[in-house]
Amino acid sequence: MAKDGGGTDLIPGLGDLPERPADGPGKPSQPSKSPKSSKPVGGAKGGKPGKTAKKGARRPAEELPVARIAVDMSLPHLDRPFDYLVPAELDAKAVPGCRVRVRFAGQLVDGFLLERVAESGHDGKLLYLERVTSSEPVLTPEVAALVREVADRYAGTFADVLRLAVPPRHARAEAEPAAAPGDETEPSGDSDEPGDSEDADIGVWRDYPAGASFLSALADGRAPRAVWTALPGPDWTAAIARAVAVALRSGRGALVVVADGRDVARMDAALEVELGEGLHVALTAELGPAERYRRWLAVLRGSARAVVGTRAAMFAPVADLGLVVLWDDGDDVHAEPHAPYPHPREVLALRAHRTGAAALIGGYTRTTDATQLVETGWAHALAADRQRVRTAMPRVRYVGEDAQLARDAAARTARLPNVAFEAARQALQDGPVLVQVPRRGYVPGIACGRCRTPAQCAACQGPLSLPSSHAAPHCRWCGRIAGDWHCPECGFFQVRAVVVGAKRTAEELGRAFPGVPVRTSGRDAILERVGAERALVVSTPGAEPPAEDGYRAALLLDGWVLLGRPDLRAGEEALRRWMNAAALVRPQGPVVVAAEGTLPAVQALVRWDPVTYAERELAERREVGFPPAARMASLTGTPAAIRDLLADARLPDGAEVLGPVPVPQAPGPQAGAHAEKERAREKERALIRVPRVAGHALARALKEAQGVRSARKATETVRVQIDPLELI
DNA sequence: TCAATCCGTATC
DNA sequence: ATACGGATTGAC
Repeated sequence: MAKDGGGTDLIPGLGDLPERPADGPGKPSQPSKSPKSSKPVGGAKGGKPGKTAKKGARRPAEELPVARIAVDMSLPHLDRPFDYLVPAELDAKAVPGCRVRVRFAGQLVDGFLLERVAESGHDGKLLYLERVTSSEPVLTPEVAALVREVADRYAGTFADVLRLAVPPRHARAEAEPAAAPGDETEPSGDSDEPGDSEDADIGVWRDYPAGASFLSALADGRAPRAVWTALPGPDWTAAIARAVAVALRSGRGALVVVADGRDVARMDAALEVELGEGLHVALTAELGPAERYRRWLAVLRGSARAVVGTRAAMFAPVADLGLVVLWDDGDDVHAEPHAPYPHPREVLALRAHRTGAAALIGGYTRTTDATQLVETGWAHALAADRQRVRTAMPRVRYVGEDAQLARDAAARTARLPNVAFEAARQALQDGPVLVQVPRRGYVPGIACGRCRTPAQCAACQGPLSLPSSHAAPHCRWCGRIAGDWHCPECGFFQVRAVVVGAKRTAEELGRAFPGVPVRTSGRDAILERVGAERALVVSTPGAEPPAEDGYRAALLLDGWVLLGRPDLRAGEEALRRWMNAAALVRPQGPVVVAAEGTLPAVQALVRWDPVTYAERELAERREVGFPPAARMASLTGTPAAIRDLLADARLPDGAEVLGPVPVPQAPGPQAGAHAEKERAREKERALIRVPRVAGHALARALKEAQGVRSARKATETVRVQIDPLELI
């Protein structure tokens, strides 16, 4: 329909994603493609039902007596299904996907029944299932296949990924009648707007030239994939909700993953507007186990067709998945902290790929990773045109180092550059002003007042800090007072605060703007939102509350701290944090960032052009062979363990081992006497780098080597992480 | 030559 | 963890 039809349509066969199973689009494949035992095996004498049933005279079920079980064991060398006999009396209960209990290596362990088959490929004797914990088929074929794929992709085990994918059972919630969020509403969807006509209102998507074609492909049951650069402002939830509604109207389900509980709540509200009640659920960690399981079951049982949640929701068993959405994929809270550390961007991409679902990866900014998806042709770029961006973006100015130092001399108490002070003063006359401060806390660290070399303890190299503005600096590790500090680089003897936290900034701002209420939002006290009345809202990155009608201005303080982090992604991440804050400012509103205007990230902010920035950044990474242009794995463990693992691993061609180097372990305050002994046990980290195409081979090699080690019962484990977030 | 024991390996 | 098989050892 839309003239730009090809704009967002699916492009098959891309980059380094694994081949689709040969079945048609949209059909989840069976989980039966397990490595070994797919061959029928003729002489399965031992596996045949026989007279082995002595105790209790157990007999195998008549039909499909063999159950393939994924046992809950995370040992890499045992990461495959095991066959058991289904006793006749459990025949009806032992359904594919259900939880079971089996005897494994002498002990009772939990497991999931993957499938029932006629014969086993195993030619030893089979044990019987001990019991069926519950007949609820909690592991769907689609999710089982996804879990296997994710485990392989991340060199992890099926069991580990399964723990992330299927929540713990809650018997009472399971016993409740399948009610939960309403069954009453029918497909619906047209709550306020007529939705079905060919020229349906595409809502806020009309801001995007390719928006109409994305939605119509979705409506047609196809699988468009887009990396979406959202306009600044609050409309992103409405946009996603509309896409979800379209997916539902095409008869399919939808899954939305966002960074935190606040975004879940916002997204949930937008879905409510779009879908009414009863068709969607929110899944977050904050719900108790019972409610969490209840909602998850509503998804499994199909009464909820759309899901919004934080990272764990990426595995939600949405039936007939038609759309996956990830918002703000650069936010590091997306990173799963449990082994094997799968990332939602990757998991959702795999999932979209496997099920033939559409994918929408969006944010105000563009990660290099998402850019990679565009450049390999897996997804299309979806953005507003330049003119529309200009009407929506804030007016950004920067204040560089020189201006800041001048300000320091002039007004030491107010930490504001003059430009920022003026912008705030004016804006405060009729509304709220956002102030972003890099980290919370009260003077976390100090540095040389002239050259900014971080100040370290002479005795233990720990970071120095200033407990109060009058006291001498002291070491945060060993407590030693460093009254005679001087800079090892330039000899200067005065220190300055490296990061002034939100709390102190709030105090200072209160003094600078008497009579204006100052509110703070930070990790342990996050404001949900603020009104339209005048206020200074001091926030750490990621905790910024939206303001009614938008902020009148924003100040992004201490930008050089974000940019100065010793991290490959420092620039990308600084830009993301700035834009996420600045996107809360009204169109054309003033934003002042305290950073050098010559820096690419600052220029990208001023021009509101994250795409070009990300493209250039990716090109540079490609040049030097860093992620996401290359694939990396990190190995963390004792030097000996790492050496062993590397010796066992048959790394793919072109693999490059960097390090190992000692990992800076946060030493406790009582370093010193113990330090010597700890040193021997100290962990190291090695990085392995391979060309992107070898990513799969790298994961396989590491998994295999881990398997060899675990089979040998190596005690010292090595933590393997594919695509580690922290690199340098 | 056989049985008790040790060690390594698989775990349906 | 425990169970099993094959190798090893020691007494006859």
